[in-house]
Parts: sequence; C-alpha cells; structure tokens
Amino acid sequence: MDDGSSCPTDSAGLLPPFAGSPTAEGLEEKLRRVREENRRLAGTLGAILADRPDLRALARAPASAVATTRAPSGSASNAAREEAAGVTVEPQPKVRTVCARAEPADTDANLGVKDGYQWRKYGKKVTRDNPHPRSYFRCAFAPSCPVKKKVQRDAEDRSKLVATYEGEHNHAKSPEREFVGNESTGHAGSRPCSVSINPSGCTIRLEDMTNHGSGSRLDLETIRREVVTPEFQKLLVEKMVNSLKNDADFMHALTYAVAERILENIPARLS
DNA sequence: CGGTTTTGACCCGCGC
DNA sequence: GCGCGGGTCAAAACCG
Repeated sequence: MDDGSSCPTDSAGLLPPFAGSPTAEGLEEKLRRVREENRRLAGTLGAILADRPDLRALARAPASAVATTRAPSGSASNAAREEAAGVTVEPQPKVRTVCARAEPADTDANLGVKDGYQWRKYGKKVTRDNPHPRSYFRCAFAPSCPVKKKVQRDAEDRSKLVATYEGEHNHAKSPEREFVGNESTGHAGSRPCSVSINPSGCTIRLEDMTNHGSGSRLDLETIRREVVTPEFQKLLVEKMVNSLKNDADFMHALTYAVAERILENIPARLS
C-alpha cells in the first residue's frame, strides 16, 4: 500500500473477493462476471462524475495523493487532526490505516504519541514482509479504552510510516497530550500555546504564548480558562473549518472518500 | 520508586 | 496434526 498502486480501494477494491476452488471454468465465469460488473460500475461512475468536474479530476489523480486504506467509510473530519506532520488519512469505523511521513529522529517509541492520544507500547514484532519492526500500542489514557494502534515503517520507503488503528476511543483526548504536536520543541505539551492552522499542510501549529504581548506573561490557569470557553472552542472550530475548506488536498481526500462511499452502495442497488 | 519500554516466550488462528 | 506468523504477555531493564 505504499504508493497506492496496490491499494485495495483502487478500482480493484470495487470487486468483491471470491472464494472457492479455482477451476478454469469457474475462473472464466468469474472473470466474465467481473467484467460485466466493471462495465456497470464504470457506467454508473461516469454518470456520477458527469456533472462533477472536481470528482472527475480526483478520479484521475494517483491513488497516492489520497489515503491508502481498506474499505473506507465514515467521516473525513478525522483526517485533519490525525498525525500533525503531513499525513493522508482515511477513517474507518473499526480499522483504519494512516500513512505519515517519519522524521529522521523519530523512534518507534515516540511514533505513538503524535495524534493527540496517549499510547503505551506493549509489543514489538518483526514481521515477515517488512524488515522494519512493527510496534504495538494501547491507549494509555483510559485503561478501559479498547483502541489499539500498530505502527510500522514502510518496507520500501523508510520515511513513510503506516499506522493502523483498531477500535474507537471511548473517551476524550488526553488534555495533557492535546497540545503535543510541536515536535520541533518537544515542550509544547507542557506550555501554554496558541493554535494556528496551516492550510497547505493540514497541520496545526502550536505557538508559545508565554511571551504574550510585550513581555506580559499569561499564567497557565488563565489560558486554561480561556481555552475551555465556548467562544474559544467555537473560534477554533471555525478556524479549522475555514482552513480545511481552503485545503485542496483535504477537499480531494474528502470528495474521494464520499465518492467511494457512494460507489460502495451501487452494486447493492443494481443487483 | 513508579511508570514506561524492551524483548523473549507464549498463545492462537490459519493454511497445508 | 503441524508449522508458520501475527498478536499479546510479562519479567527485566531503563528512565526521570
């Protein structure tokens, strides 16, 4: 799933898997049915895309430009907040895969704490198809939280990380880790920050607010009170929405996810 | 000293 | 039934 060429959510992902013994007649019959199905789907897709130039452009775009995952569904809003450092994401209710760029200094341990949640590593394993070890994480914020996360470097591209999330959090993000994300300083988690969103990179920059104004220093309690106010949160949400609206990559990923969701339902309607 | 990470051992599902 | 491989456990090591 590295460059998307083998991504199961490409055109091949529209085809249902087959089971049973692969006799020549059976395979020919399956091939014939697959071709018919593809013709029907192509026709339906063409009709859908006829009046949507943005989706047409997206359909032509390389799969690597959008997320690589198994059958996608659900809200794409998670995409924006996942993995602060240049990430393409597609969410899924139970299992979803996130691809991210790895900083050279990243270690297996700190790969687990970049998405706003607190992770506890409980295992490491070298798998057969990848020379890089796979790390296993559990959500450390709530002991009862069922979410697990697997992180492994891409077998061919060391700079690419693949994180697989299983389950959904049954709690809010850890407040202490909420501000983790300014990895260049490594101190953002313990300092009061302001939030600015970079529309081009889908990243949220956390700026030090301890030098607020001309030397006047805001104390932590003041900032905490400010941050939890509905006004601040509303402003933050509005800012995020505006930034995401202006982010072509995000909009492409979103429309791609919506298009795929629609296509998922087409075979059931036609049959 | 308590929490976290490491790592070898173990468990379990799956294919043959 | 057996072997393989992925996932998890748990004791030891490590770290702040």
